[in-house]
Amino acid sequence: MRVRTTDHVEGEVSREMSWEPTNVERDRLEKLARLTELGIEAYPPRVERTHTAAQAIAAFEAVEDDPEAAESIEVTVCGRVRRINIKGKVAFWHIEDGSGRVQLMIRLDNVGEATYALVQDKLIELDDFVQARGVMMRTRSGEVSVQVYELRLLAKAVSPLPVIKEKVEEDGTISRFGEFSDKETRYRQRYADLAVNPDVREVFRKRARMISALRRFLDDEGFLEVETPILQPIYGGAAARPFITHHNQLDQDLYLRISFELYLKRLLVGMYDAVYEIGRDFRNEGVSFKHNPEFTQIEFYKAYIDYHGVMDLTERLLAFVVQQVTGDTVITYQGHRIDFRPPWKRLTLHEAILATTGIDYKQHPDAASLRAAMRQRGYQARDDATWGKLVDSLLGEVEPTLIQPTFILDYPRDISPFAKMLPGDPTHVERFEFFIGGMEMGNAFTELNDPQDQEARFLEMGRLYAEDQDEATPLDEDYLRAMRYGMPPCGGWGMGVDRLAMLLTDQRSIRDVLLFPHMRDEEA
RNA sequence: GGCCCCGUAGCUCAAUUGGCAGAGCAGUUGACUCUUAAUCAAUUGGUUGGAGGUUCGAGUCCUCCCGGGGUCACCA
Repeated sequence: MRVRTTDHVEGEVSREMSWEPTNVERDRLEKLARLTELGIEAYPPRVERTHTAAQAIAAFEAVEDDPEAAESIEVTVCGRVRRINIKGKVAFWHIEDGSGRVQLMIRLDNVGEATYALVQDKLIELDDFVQARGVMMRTRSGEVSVQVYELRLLAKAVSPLPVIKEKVEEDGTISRFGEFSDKETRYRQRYADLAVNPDVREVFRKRARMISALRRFLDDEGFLEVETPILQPIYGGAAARPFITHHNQLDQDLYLRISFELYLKRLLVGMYDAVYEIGRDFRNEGVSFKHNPEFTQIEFYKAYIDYHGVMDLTERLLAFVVQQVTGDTVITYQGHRIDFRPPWKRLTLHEAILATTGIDYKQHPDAASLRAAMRQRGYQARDDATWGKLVDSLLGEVEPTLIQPTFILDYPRDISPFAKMLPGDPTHVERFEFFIGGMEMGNAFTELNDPQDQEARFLEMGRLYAEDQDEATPLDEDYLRAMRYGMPPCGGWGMGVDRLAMLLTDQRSIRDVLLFPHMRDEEA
């Protein structure tokens, strides 16, 4: 009994649609109509499953030496059809679920003519989801398979996934024939990317393990995980342009947060000794291989430690996370062997810049002098940059050279409005950034807890950035009010979670560790 | 935002100095009851990202636009 194309399906296909199907999609829609005509539900609500693909294979292999026991392993498996080989009156399929793949051997004699017609005529085809009941067996050529007695369609795929064929080599490695590599389509249709590229799925599993390990470490260290507002009446804690939004009913402009800093420190006033938050920050700036408009940040604040204590925590935290995710404290990133074992290299910003650029910025204590020195050595220096900004741009020359985990410490005061002054040096503060793989990973300081000094810094920043209103650091009066109640001495720390994910998964672009990276509108 | 590169079938890619838009995979039809990148035979499929221009003739050259990648600027 064969199911053949009939005329009446035309009406089904030509009904009003919001999209333009390709020829292959038209073909699949016709098959969908024919299934409906046969009384077969293409999207049934109920499913049965006794084994994952991996469990079915394991259950068989465990008892394979005993023929009677092996024949009695009955399973119902579900998954997406990934390979079809119809060989006359027997068909071999591979179906895939979250655990992996298992082969189905579907024989006309075992499933009956009606079901086999669906297989032979490919009314059920590549990329559809199916449920199969049968007994486990090993084929003559050696593959553990399900000898199928019942086959059901679970979900019809109207659009075909990109075609990638796989071959398992003798040594167990997998060769792929065909690929889905167009970056734009992969990012825009991440679901298709994940469906056909298992290594992409693995990247995001690693990312999840990484975030889980970050939490575990901080929880075990006695930190309290908290959540603070994303919609904020005043943004702050970093120098970045914010996204602005509006609450209609309250008629109130709000900003999407650019950091968690100021809210987390309020909590230390409230007598939590140690808090952290993992969440999304939003910065209205350019996108690049290491910048996305929204990105995941982790920050912690701990009372009764200074930035030396924070460096110690950083080394232990990162070594732990890398160990948890990869099983080792050494990773390979873009061909570089990177070792996270403490202690990491520590050098002052002044030393680092002097060593890389030959510029001793302490010999140039004002913007004009430093700018001249930079230009003399061939570095760009903007006319409108402050002295602190110029120093920071020199750090940009150092950054790519910092492959091994490195702390760079003691930053200019005027680009660090929330850090405590370095004793004996009013021009510098107790702040460090740490770098790995040539990227800035995070930022930390001995937190400023003197409300009058903090107020002065806010006012100073307002003056320094007056010309660039976009980046002005607004004065947060409520934050100052909190600080006036008394804030314990504390160390604070923040890290770009996406960038750590890049390191641990050896990805060169932040877009490859974001499931749905930001893209422009698809159509004008 | 500046500069450079790219955009051809569902996917991956060809197309000579500007000269008939092609291949593999998938799809369709047929053969095959232990295959596995199955194989064999036949076959469908295109507004070459979009709009203009040059030319007898444009995938190819020019201009603009859209999208992507890279890089610089920006990003405490």
